[in-house]
Order: sequence, then structure tokens, then C-alpha cells
Amino acid sequence: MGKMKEENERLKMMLEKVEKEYHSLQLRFFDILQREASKKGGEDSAAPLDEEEEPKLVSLCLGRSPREPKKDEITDKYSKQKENEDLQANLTLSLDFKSASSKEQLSDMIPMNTSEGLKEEDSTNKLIRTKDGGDEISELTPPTKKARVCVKARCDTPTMHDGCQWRKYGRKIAKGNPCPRAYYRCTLAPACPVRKHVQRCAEDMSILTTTYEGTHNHSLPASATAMASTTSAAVSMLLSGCSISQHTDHNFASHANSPTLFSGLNLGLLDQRPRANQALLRTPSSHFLPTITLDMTSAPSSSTHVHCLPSSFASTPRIPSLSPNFCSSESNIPLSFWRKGLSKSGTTVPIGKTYINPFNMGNQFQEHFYQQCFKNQEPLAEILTKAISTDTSLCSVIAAAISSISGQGSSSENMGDGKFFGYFNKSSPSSSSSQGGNFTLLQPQWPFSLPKTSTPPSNVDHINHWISEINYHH
DNA sequence: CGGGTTTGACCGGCGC
DNA sequence: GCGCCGGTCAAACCCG
Ligand SMILES: [Zn+2]
Repeated sequence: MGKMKEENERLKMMLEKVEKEYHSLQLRFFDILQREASKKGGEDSAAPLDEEEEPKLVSLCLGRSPREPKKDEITDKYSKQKENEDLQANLTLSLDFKSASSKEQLSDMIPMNTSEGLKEEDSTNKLIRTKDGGDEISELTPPTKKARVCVKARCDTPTMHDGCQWRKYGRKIAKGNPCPRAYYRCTLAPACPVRKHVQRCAEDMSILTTTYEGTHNHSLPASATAMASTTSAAVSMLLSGCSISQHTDHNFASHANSPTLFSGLNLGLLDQRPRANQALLRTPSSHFLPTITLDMTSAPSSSTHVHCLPSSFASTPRIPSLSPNFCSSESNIPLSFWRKGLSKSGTTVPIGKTYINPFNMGNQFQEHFYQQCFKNQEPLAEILTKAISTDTSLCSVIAAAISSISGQGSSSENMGDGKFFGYFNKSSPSSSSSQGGNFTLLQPQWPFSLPKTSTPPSNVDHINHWISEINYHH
């Protein structure tokens, strides 16, 4: 007993220490970000500032869509983004608006009448169990902020296997899409407010669009944490005024059994304020639902593109890290499958986009990956791997990362229990990055969940080192 | 019999 | 006010 107590004390001390170090690092991180922001000046840095009032219809597009037919139509609404796109061509920070704007997607952006969104996101991020009492109505959250996460993935099954248990409660044929939309409620906990609706894409029936709403107020099975983390994180990011784009390799998604993999977050610093164009986007524009779209249907043409990472990072692939197997309930992804992802290292970073690779579920392969990444820093790699594999609070990690990226540090609530370090670097040596001021977070934000991983200070030194590198690169 | 699904009814928001 | 539409409810039904 006494021994344990002692150990406990020691851990506490360690925790404090690491926390302090974390904070100092955080400061440096913000410093960097600020510098970056001021460098690029202008619109991008201004983006996250006015989130408070306007609920955002931020399209967090996690991936590229093969087709972008209605882009213009939609981007009318996001005239600013369009501007950026036009001006900077491929170099923009923008998200892909593409098919996220297609009708069925738009119809996803419907008003939310509950207000649990933000708070629940936060509580989830901190792994704090909120009371289940079904008191979502009395949540203190700003009522305007409830975001949705829309996941598009190729999936043959009627619904994605995200690890949760869902109960269907409705079905509707939405306008503009012959495919019926199914409504599900989470049944893992009696009062869980999470809902999702699933609909096949009208244009491509193999694409399944799943829209998640709300956050689980209960602990999740391991198989479900990935998705939950993703959605929560995305929502957090969204709510903190950031835009995300997550790219997924089409080859993953379309692979046999098509496990859908997240390969990283793509962050942009766009001004996300929706430009209301009521004529075009009646429902969404009138309700301004913050909606995140994780598009994992990228076509090969767009996902195997040629952008190159700085050579020094060629060995740091945007590994498909968050890997919920939505379509198959099995999680035995062949190694070759992962290798495929690995082999794509350094080939999938669109210029001018910011990538983060924040999701990492423990996994053998990833361990290998980290060792590769940190050839020279094996201990760190190991520790990080361990941390990642044990820390389930990815939400806060990601959210913190994003809010940091956004340069505002706004979502302090997410940073409160801060548990991440971001390693980032310019996404491309080309002018684009300097122009757009984007970073590539080549490494995940290490979820240094302090209680779980006693990180020796020496590793923090490593991080310091990395951050100096960042400074250098900038 | 319990739990899930189906499906038509219902409701509320919105535009006209 | 009316109709449209997305979302939800709940009775009926199905299934193990
Ligand atoms: Zn739930």
C-alpha cells in the first residue's frame, strides 16, 4: 500500500512536471503559429476569430472527391473560399467543397434542435462522463453550436460498422436522392443523444454518407472510439473555427472488405464564414449547421497525386492511423494493406493544405511505423506509440491541435487537460506553403496522456528539438 | 418475450 | 395559411 502510494506520488510529480513542460511547449507552439499567421497575414489568420457568433457551416472535407461538379454552385456560398481557390489554385488552404455540396449532402445539414453539442463534445474530449439523465435539453451549451460530422465512405454494407450499436428509428426518402435515408440512434447507453443517418449517394451508390450528430455520453467500446474520436474531434475543430480536410486513400476505402481508414486530418485556416446564398442552399444556409464532412471516397486520381513531402519526411507517411473498420466488423487488416499506405509516404500531401495525423490507435504496424519515423529517436517513438495506443482521449488531442493550428487557442476548454504535442512542418517546400501558411503535421499530436504515460523529460527535450526544427523550417 | 425494424403518421420550420 | 420537407414517433411487425 505504502509503496503504491509512493509510486502514486512519484507519478503525480512526474505528471506535474510534464504538464509544465507541456505548457511551455504549448506556448512555443502558439508562438510559432502566431509567427506563421502574421507571416501570411491577411484572410487566413482572420478566419477563426469570428466563429463565436456565427455557427459555421464549415465543410471539413476529409478527402478529395473524384468529382467536383457542383463546386461552383456551392462555393458561391463560400465565395471567399472560392476566391482563394481561384487565386491560389491548388495552393489554397481551402477544403474541398466538391460533392459535399451535392444535394443529398446539403440536405444533411438540417437544423438541430438540441443543444448538447458543444458541451458534450467537450466532455467527451476529456473523457468525462456526463450524467446520462437525458438532460441534454438543460445543457449549458450555446444553443447555436451543434455540429455534425458527415462521413462519406465507400461501403457495401447498408451501414458502416463504427463500433457503436445503433437502432433504426426512421426512414425517409429525402428529396433529390432516390435512396432512402435511414435514421439511427445510439443504443449503447439508454440516454445517449447520438444519432446518425445513413444515406447512399445518389450519384455513386457505393458511397455511403453517414452523418453523426451529438456525442456519446458513455464510454465506448474500443472499436467505436476511433470513429467517435474522429467525429468529436472534427466537431471540436469545427466549433473552434477551424476547417479540416481529411484525406483518405481511395485504395483503402475501396479495398476488399473496404475498411475505411482515416489517414490524417487536413487542416485549413480558411475563413469559414458561410456566405449565405439562400437561393442555392436553402436548408443549410438558413440553419447554418456546422457540418463536417469526412470524405473518404477519394478517387485514385486525386489520392495518388504527386505532391511531395520534404525529403526529410519521406519516411513519414500519412499513415492511415485512425482505422475504424466501418464496413467489415473484422479488424484484421492485412499487413500488405497497411504497407500500401506506408508506401504512399510522401505522396499525398496536396500543396497548401495542412495535414495532421492525429489519430493513432495502437497497433503493431504503427509501432513499426513510428520506429521508422523516429529512427533516431527510438525511445520517443516507443513511448509515443505506447501513449497513443493507450490514450483514448484523442478528441482533446485533436481538438487541441486544431485549435492551436487555428492560431487562436480558442477552445481552451479542450486544451484544459492538454495532452498533445504537435510536430509539424511545412507541407511543401514549394512556395505554396509559405504563401498559404500551412503546415503539415507529419506526426500525430502525441496524446501525452500524462497519467497513463510517464514521459521522461528527455522525451520532452526531443520534442523541444522538434519544435526548434519547426522554427527552423519556418 | 424482448429487442430491433418497418412504415405511415405526426410535428415543426421554412418558403411562398 | 398552406404546402413542402426533414426529422421523429410509435404501432405493427419480425426475428431469434
Ligand atoms: Zn452512444
